[in-house]
Parts: sequence; C-alpha cells; structure tokens
Amino acid sequence: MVTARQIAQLCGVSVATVSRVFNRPATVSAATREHVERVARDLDFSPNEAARALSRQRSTMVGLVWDTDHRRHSWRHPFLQDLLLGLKSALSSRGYHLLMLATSDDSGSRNPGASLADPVAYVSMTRRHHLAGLVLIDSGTDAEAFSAFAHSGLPCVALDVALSGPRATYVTSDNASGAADAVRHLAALGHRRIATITGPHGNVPAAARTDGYLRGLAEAELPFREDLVVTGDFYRESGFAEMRRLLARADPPTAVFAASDEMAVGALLAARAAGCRVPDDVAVVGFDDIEVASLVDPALTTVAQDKRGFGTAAAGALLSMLDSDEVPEPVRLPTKLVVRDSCGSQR
Amino acid sequence: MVTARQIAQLCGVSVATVSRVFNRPATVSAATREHVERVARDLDFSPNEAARALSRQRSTMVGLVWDTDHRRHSWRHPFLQDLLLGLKSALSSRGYHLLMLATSDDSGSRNPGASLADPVAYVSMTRRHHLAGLVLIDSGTDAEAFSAFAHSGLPCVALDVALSGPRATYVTSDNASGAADAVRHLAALGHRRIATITGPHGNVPAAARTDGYLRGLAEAELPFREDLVVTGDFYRESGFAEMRRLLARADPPTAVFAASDEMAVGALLAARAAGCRVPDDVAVVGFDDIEVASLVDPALTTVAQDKRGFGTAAAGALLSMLDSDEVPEPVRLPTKLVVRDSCGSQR
DNA sequence: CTGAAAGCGCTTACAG
DNA sequence: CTGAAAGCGCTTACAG
Repeated sequence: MVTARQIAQLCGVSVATVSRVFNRPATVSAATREHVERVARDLDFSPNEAARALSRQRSTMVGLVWDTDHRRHSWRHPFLQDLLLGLKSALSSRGYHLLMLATSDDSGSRNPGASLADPVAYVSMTRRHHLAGLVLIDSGTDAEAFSAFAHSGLPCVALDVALSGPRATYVTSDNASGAADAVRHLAALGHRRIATITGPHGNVPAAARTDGYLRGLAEAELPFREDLVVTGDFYRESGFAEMRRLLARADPPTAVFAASDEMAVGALLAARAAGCRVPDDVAVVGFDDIEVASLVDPALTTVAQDKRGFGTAAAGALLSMLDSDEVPEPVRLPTKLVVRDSCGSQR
Repeated sequence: MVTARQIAQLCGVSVATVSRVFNRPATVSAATREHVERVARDLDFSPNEAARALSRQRSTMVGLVWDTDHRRHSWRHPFLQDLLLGLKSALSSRGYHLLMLATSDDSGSRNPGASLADPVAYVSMTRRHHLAGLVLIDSGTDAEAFSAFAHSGLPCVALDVALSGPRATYVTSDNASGAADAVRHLAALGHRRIATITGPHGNVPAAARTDGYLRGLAEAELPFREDLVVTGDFYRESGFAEMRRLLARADPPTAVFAASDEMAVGALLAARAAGCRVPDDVAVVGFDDIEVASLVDPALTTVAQDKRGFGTAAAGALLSMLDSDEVPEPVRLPTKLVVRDSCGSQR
C-alpha cells in the first residue's frame, strides 16, 4: 500500500504537507497542492484509516446498534433493508461507513432480564473503535438502555424512540397524523364504530398512533369509546387474537385501525377465520406499508412510512452533529395514506 | 479511556507484557498474567482497535460488499435481515464486526455501464481499513466484478455466486435438489406438463434451479419439452409476464415451477388476472420461502432456503480462513420443500 | 506556506 | 519470562 511518506518523497515535500493537502487544503499553496494531488491520484493513495483514527482520535465510522438477540426471538424490523439503504447512501456521500456493532453476547446465551445486550460493552466498543457517532435502532424495549449511549456524549440518533442527551436526537414518522388520516378516512366512509388495535405500552410510535386515533375520532366528531381500544404488540399473532375478540362481541366494530401492518394482516386472517368478509363486514386499515400489504387479500389499505427517508434523515442528523455542536431537532417524517381494498372505499 | 500503559504502570510491568497477556497469554507467567488481567478488568480496559489495527496491519472488522446503487433500482435481497443476523452473531462470537462498505458512488450518480460501484474503490477501502476479510452479497450481476476481490488475496466469501481465488469460497443453497424436489412433488400430484420460469441467465442459483427442474423431470420419467422453459429475472413482474404468456398458449402447462417466490407471486397474480384458478387450473410452486409466501392467496408451496444459515455459514467459512491458510470447500445448504396450498396437494 | 518533531496506543522481533 | 525500542501511518501544534 502506498503511504503518505512515499507521496511526500516523490513530491519533495514533507508528510505534514501531504497530510494538509487532504485535511486542510486551504493552508497549502496551490502549486504544491496540485502537485501532491496529482501524484496521490496517480498512485491511488488514500490515507490509512487506522492511522488516521489513531492520531485524530476519531474514525470515519458510524456504529449501528441493532439488537438481534432480543428476548423476542422473532424480532424483525419492518423495513430494515430500506433503512440501511438510506443510511448507507447518505453516510457514504460524506465518507462515513456503517459498523454493525456486536458484542460477544450476541452469539448466544444471555441473561434473560437484560433488554439490550450489555450496553456497557457497546459503549466500550464505541470508544475502542473511535466511532464518530451512533445510530440506534429500537426493537421496542431498548429505550431505557439507549440512554446509556445518549449520555456517553457521542453523537447519537435513534430511530422511533425519543432520545435525549447532550448530543442526541431521533427520527420518527408523524405517527399521530398518519393514524388520524386513517381514522378520518374510515369515518368518511360512514363508519361509526371504529376500533383500534394498538402497539405495545411504552413504545413511542405506538402511543403516537393511539393519539392519532383519538384525534381522528374527534375530528370526525365521533365519540371515543374505551372498549374500542385494545392492545397488541405490533406482531401478527396479537392482531389475530385481538381481532378475534373484537368480532366475537355483541356489537363488533365495523372498522378496525391496526397500528401495524403485521397486526392488520393478523386481523385479516382472524376475520377470514371468523367467516367475516373484509371490507364488507368489517373494514381494516394498517400502518407501515410493508411489502405484504399489497399482496394480502384483500389488499391492505395502510399508512405508508417513508422507509428510506428514515435512513436518510438519520444520517443527515448525525452528519450535522459531526460538523457542528448544535443538536438537530427531532425529525418527524410525513406519512401517506395508501388506499387499497381492505377499507372498502374502492367498491 | 484507559490505556495499556496505565495498566502497565499500575501492575509494575511493561506495556509489552500487558500486550502479551492479551495476545499470547501462554508466554506470560501465571502470576503476572493474573495480576494484569485483574487490573485490566477492574479498569474496564480493552485495547484500542485503531492502534491495534495499525500495528498488526489487520483489523477485527469484516467488510460487507452490498451493492445498493445497482442499475436495477429496486434491487432487494430476499432475506437480507436474516442473513445479517446470522453473519453478525457468528462473527461476534469471535470478536469480529461487520463494516458495511460504501463508496462515494453509492450516494448517487454513477455511470450506468458499471455493474458494481467501482470495485477498485472497494478494494482500496478494504486496504485502508485493514479489513480481515470480505463477505460479498451478489445482486445478480456482480459476479464479474467480484473477481477483483477474490484476486486481491484477502479472505473472501461470496453468497450465491461461485467465487474462486487464492483465499475465496462461497455459500449457496442446494438449488438443484430443491428444484428437483419441487418438480417431483408436482409430478407425484399427477402433473405431466410442468413448466418453469427460470431466473436470469448467468446467475448461478438460477442455472442450478433449472438443472434441478430437468433432474426432477427425469426422475419422474417425464419428457423434457423446451417450450416449457421460459426465462424470468427473479422479480415479480417477469413472473407475471411469463405466466400470462404460458396461460395464453393452446396447451398451457398444468403446473409451474417458478425459480423464486417473487416470480411465483407474479404468476399467481397473472393466473388470477387470466381467470385461472390456482391450484385447480394450474399449480404453482416457488423458491425461497420469503415472508409473503404464506400470506398470498392461495398460500404458496415453495422451496425454503436456510436464510439465517447463509449468514452463519458465510461467517464460518470466513473465520476458518482467518485462522488457517486452508480454503474451505464451497458450502451447499440444504433446502426444504414447504407444502402449502398453491400446489394443490392439500385438497 | 512549510518542515521537524511529538504523539496517537498498540505489537513484535530482539536481547537478556 | 520480561523489558527497551522500533515501528505501524497518520495528524497537529509549534517554529520559522
């Protein structure tokens, strides 16, 4: 590998000058700068990252904290691929790379009480690698553990969980508006008994979607009925179970807003199992717009999140913290109601 | 951050000894080893990775080459999340981390002729970070570009593409057997005119699945008919288009083996659009067992790949190359036929 | 605008 | 078994 020293010798300058050409080009005379740049390009030189990180005490890597060994064994992010895509392309435009952090705990056994694989190990990992910043993906119950990161002073941006700290912010969808849109849409179709299957307690997006449900109801001038709010956990099985219970009631709802597509799919299956037609007997609307939404039968009407935008926004917030000391405001991504067949408005 | 020097001073030994305790514990006397270990643990010391990488000329990171800015804008891996999960947990058990490589090209514009974002840039990235090895995810057309990596001498393991080089190997599913299983299953159900919608030309798994189709036919003593083999590209649209054409024929097939679930879903939609009932009028079997397979209507019979096993096997192959000079044989993961409704055997 | 020098925190022959 | 020393390849005050 060609080193700065070699470039320096070839150009008849010191390594310090070569370094300056790459780090503070303005402080180098145009002539020598161009000379160094040309030679460096010809020899395909680029500074060794390990050496650079060592001397600057900061690498060009951003850590990704993604807890994969969660108690909920089947935990899956609804749109990890898009997220990574967005993160990667936004980060790479500024020369940063994503390091998927893993602790030895990830490999297997763990004491089942812990919510995130040893946050201390992650924080130490972070220092060892001189990471420039951290992106935190919430798996639903890591919120508390995340504060260890937020308080480490490192630039942090969390996804879908409110994070605060000296250099921490977060990005989330405008969950309340999205949910309100869904409910208003159902109300406009004539539904008066609109139930909701919420996400788990303590989850930020879940709470916001429930708020949005209430707001949508109020905006449509529909009364709030406590018994129409049932609690799920974002996963399909809970959607199935809660829907079954709702349909077994004496006065079942005529429409259901599920706070995730997974639950909405579960609800669809429960309706089918109960011999209940969707949307004729009961309308269903979901949230997320994951791939299956358009494939289930009937195709699911849902509130789409800007999946790739999540990654882009997270990267943007992180990058801005890397250049300045200002902490960006939390980002709230707009959502979009995607009308398909399960709500009945297409008939 | 606590450094080896501090530990050394506290223990009254040299930094060299501290280093040895962590790297060649056998060369240190039991007494001093234990002393150093205890102090290090108490102070939560762990060696700085940048310094270590610099002096050893090798980091504890494994690069992930995942081309996200492909010409095929909508390129998606069918099970990236499971793959990453498997990779991460297997790698972390040995202290390695995954670095998602990105070149500046990833951010946007690229000359449309290139099949992988500047492989040269990736290779240089690899050296700059002193990566220990590389995992290559094929997006279907990167095979050629991958050889640049394979010949760099760095330990490489590719997924779903045959890679050879001084220290390169690959992992793939046993695509031929899986396809043969699917075809034999259809034949056992009485089908005699079994068509296949293949993957794209030049793609390794696609070719193997076509081979398996032929083998299955032969094993069921069914004649091969060239006109029953049509070419898709693994994506839904091609499945839709090819299925439509197949069904429009004078003597349409009674069963179709699609070389991917995405295409099988497309085929299902085409059948529905053509007023053709599945499985009554035509049976469909897919390949992959992605999440939607169980959700489409009718639920898709398919050949399941060991998604997480891909990651685990890739990590295993890489790790073994990291400790020894032997190059592991290519890994061929077993597949499993998952019988649901679209093949008609459940009736 | 540029160079010499110190320093980032490890690892590893080389002596002893 | 252990230490002193050189070296990994950069960056950055400090002089000039």
